Amino acid sequence: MGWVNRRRDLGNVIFIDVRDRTGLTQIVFDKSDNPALHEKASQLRSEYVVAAIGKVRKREEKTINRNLPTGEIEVVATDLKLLNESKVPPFLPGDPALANEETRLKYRYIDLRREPMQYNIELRHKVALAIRQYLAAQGFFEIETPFMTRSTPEGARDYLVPSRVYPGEFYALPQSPQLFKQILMISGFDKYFQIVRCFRDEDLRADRQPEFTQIDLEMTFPQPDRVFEVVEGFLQAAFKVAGFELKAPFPRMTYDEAIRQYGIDKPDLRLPKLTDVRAAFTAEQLQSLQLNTELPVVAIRIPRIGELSRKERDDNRPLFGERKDARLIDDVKRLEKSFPEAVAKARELAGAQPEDLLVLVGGPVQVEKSGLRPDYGVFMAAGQFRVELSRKYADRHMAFRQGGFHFVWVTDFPMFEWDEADKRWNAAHHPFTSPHDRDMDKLESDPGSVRALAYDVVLNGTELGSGSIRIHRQDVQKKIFSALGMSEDEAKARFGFFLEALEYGTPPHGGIALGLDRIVMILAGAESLREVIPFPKTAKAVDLMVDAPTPVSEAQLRELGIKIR
RNA sequence: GGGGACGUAGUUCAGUUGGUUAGAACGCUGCCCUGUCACGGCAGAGGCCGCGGGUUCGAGUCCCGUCGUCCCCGCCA
Repeated sequence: MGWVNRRRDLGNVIFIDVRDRTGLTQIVFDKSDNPALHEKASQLRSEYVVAAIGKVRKREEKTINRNLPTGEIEVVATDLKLLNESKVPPFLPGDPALANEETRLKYRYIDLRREPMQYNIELRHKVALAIRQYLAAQGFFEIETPFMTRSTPEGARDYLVPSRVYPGEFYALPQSPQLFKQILMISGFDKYFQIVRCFRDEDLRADRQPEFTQIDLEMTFPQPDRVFEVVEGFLQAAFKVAGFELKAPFPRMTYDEAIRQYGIDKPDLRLPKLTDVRAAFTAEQLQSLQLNTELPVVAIRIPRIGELSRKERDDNRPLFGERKDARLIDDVKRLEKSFPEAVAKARELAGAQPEDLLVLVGGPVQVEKSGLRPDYGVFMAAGQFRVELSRKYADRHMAFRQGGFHFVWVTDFPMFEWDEADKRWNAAHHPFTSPHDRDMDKLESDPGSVRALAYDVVLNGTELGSGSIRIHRQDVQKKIFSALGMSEDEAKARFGFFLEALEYGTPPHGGIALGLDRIVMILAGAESLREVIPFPKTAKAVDLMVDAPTPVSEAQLRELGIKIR
C-alpha cells in the first residue's frame, strides 16, 4: 500500500512506483496477463493511494535497477484497490526540482512526502530517541513543566496567553523552563531532563524559530565537568544515529582565549587563529597608517589561498567599512612596499607560510555593546570577516573543506555585560548564574571582570547550547540582583516565588540546554531550521498552511476583556 | 525598526534598448507504444506577468506605493 509516485505506461505494460515511508517499489501490470486489471491501472495518477496485491518477483538481470534499493524485485499485480484519488498536486514529491518554499509550506503535507523531508523527520525522531535513552540510562527523569506560566520581562519577548478567568491578566509561554527546572532540583529530583518546546517572540532567522525545541537538563551537586560529561555522552549517542563517531572529551577554552584566538565567543576550530602583530610595527608606522597605537593589529592568516584580487579585496572591504569599529589596513602585498621589515615580522609572528594570505585589521575602535576591553571589538569584527572569507572560498580551497565536527566548550563567560543604552549592567547569561568564587569580592567594585560558571558548547562556529552552575544561596542571589541594579522589592516582585524557594534548603545545582533543531539541522546538512521542523513558521512568524495567526471574533475578545485598538 | 534579493503557466525558469501574437522544460489532458524506472513519440489545454497607481502612442520590461517569500543587521538574558 502507498502512494503512486510515478506511472510509466508503455501501452501493454504499465509500471507503477508505489511509495511509502520506506521507499519505492515497482508494481507491474501486464495486459496480456490480466486485461481488466491493466485497464484499472491505466486510470492511476500521481499521488493516488493504492493497495496492490500480487507476487514479489525477482527481476530479470537486464531489468534490474541498481539505483533503487528495491531494484532487484518487483510486484506482479493480481489485484489492485484504489483507496483514494488525489487532485493533481501543485508539485510532485518525486520531482527533483524543488518548489518555491512558499508553495512547499502551504502544501506542507505534500512537501513532507518528499524523500529528503522524510529522512530529516526520521533523523529528528532517532536523535531525540537516542538522547532520551541515554539520559534515562544515566538516571535522568523526563519531567514536564508548564507551558502556561508567568511572564518574566527579562530577556526575549514573551508570547502571552490571555486569561479568561482574570480579565486583563496573562500567562506567558516559557522562553525556557529555567526556573521550573531549578525548582525541581530544590524538590529533590536530582537529575532532570526534558525535550521541550520553548517560545520567544523575536524576529526569525534561518536558524531561529519562534517556537523551538530544547534538550533541557539540570542536576544537583555537579561541577561543570560533570555537566560536560553528560552532554558529551548524549551528543555521541545522537551523532552515532547519523553515522558519526565523536571523540570526547571535547576541547575547552575560556571565553578570553576564544576572543583572543578566534575573535568570537563561538569559535570555529576549523579556522586558523588570529594573531596580534602590533609588535611588528613601530609607533610611527602605525600612525602613518592612521591606527591607534594602543590597539592591536590583528593578523588574519588564511592558509594556502594566495593573494586576494583587487575585486575580492573590494568585495570584502565593506564588512569593515560599515562597522566603523575596525579598519582593514590592506592585504600584505601592498603594505610590503612601504614596510618590508614590518611585514616580514608580522608574517613571522602569525606563522604564515609563503602561500598564506595575511589580512591586517586595526583600530580605532568604537565599543558599542559591552564593558569588555575595547580591543575585543576589533577581534569580533575580524572573526566575522574571516568566516565570510572562508565561505566565499570554500569551493576553491581545500583549507576550508576539512570536514568533521569540531566541538569546543567555551567556559568562564563574563558574568555581566554593560548595556550602553540603559547605562547599566546586564546578566550575560541570566541572573541565576553563579559567579566564580574567586570573583565574589569584585561584584561591586569591578563587575566587568567577574567571571561566571557559565559555559557554551560550540560546534563548527555554531552555538549549540548554553548552561551554567546556578546560584543556590540566597545571599549570593541578592548580591547579583543588587549588582544588576535591582532593588530588593523589585527582585521580590519579579522572582519572589523563586527567592522564597531558595530559602528552603536549595542544593548546589547546574545544567544546560541545547537546541535540538540546530543539532538535527547540522546532522541533516540542512541550511535552515525549516528543513527539520515539520510545521515551521515563515520569516514573519506565519504558518502558511493553517494560516496563523488570524484575527478572532469579537465574542472571543469580549470574553477575554480585550479590546483591539 | 533598518538593509538587500526575489515575485512571469500547476511547478522550475527564460523573456534583449519599452514595440505589437509572452516562451521553454517538467507537470496536466488525449492518442500511440510489451521492460520502463526522471520511459519514449505525437497532438493539445493552460497566463490578472503578485496587487494598486503613474510615465508613455505603447509597460512583463521604467517610476512610486503595497503585499508576500527568502537572507542579513537590530533584537534573541
